[in-house]
Amino acid sequence: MEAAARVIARRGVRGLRVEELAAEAGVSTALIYYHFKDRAGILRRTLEFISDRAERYTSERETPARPLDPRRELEQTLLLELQDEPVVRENSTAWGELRANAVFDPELREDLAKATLIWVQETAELLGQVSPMSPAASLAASAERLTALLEGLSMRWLSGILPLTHARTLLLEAVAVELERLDRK
Amino acid sequence: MEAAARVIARRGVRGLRVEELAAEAGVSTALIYYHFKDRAGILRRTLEFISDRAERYTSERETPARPLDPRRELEQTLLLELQDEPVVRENSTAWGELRANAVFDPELREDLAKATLIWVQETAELLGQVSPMSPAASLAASAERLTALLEGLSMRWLSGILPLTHARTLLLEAVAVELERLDRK
DNA sequence: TCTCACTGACTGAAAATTCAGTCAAGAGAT
DNA sequence: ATCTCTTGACTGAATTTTCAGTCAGTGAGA
Repeated sequence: MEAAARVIARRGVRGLRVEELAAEAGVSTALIYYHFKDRAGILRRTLEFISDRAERYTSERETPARPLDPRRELEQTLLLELQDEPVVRENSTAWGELRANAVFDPELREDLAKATLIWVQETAELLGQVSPMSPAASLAASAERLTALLEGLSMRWLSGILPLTHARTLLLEAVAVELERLDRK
Repeated sequence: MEAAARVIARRGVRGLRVEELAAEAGVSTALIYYHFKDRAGILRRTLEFISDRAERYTSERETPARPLDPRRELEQTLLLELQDEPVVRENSTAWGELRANAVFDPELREDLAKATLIWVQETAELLGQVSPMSPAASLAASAERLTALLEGLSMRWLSGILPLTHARTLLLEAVAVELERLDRK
């Protein structure tokens, strides 16, 4: 699965060749078919693996030295996706691929929609901790904007047209902008 | 080129078959190779074509019945990308493919970067007309956020996880949020 | 001896790319 | 006007390449 994540990060979902995956994992192609039904099966399981891994490492923020203040926690959670660590890059790339492929492949949409919804809800919850007086609808809208923005920035970063530090700055400002609005209402 | 844009919008960059393109254009596959070096050449030229065309039709807004007020003009320009018209859908889809592929294909990045820069600058200019007192740097940052957000929303719309009307609402609110901030500074 | 994880060599189909021409139209020359 | 000659656009039919997927085994350990 790790090899698959690496290959997808390097070539994209549609660029994944079973032979290349086998080479990356240091095994024969036949063994891949021993463990997976077919190429689609490889993809399905890999994307599951990646989203599990993403959840896991998103939750790792749960264990900082002492409870962070909510604003910082929100910021950290969002910025987690904008880091130049191999695992993060892999995950972001894979997510971007998943989204891009869902445009043409309805089969992928369900997983994508579910994962996105969860992410938006988590973000809305964090926003609610920072700005407890805000109505749920406003929190949800802010969360949708922030997560969609993050996806846009992430894509620009990964395609090399936006430096990482700049992406992070823009995101933090967006958080500030949204919070100011929430607090003012 | 138009046929290629349509096929890409329908199948994606990786899904483009030379034979299908030929059929779409109503010519033989051999003719495609008469005009283009190879499949990669088709892709390169088509993506150039798409980004040129995008620039052109964004500028067409210059001719409304009477000059719109700047705020409306900004909103209309941004909302232009979020419409359920075949041409818009085609362009947004192809554009999304271009971005997604640039992650794996450095050859595509130059065009992408140039087109993105132009778009951000145009948006910054429109923002400047709405909020003339704001410093250029703030305008640029807001423009980057709004355009990146639009890309994120567009992707969600195209992959069917966000209804169009909701995407439009979120975008308009984002414009409001950014403008409030600019005016308050 | 049996099973499990594994492999090298292969197949078939789909897709890309090339080849060997045809055809229509324009440019001189007669 | 008609007759070559040339050229660019175009095609049908191969040929070549690329891949997913299969198969007949092998060796290690229970």
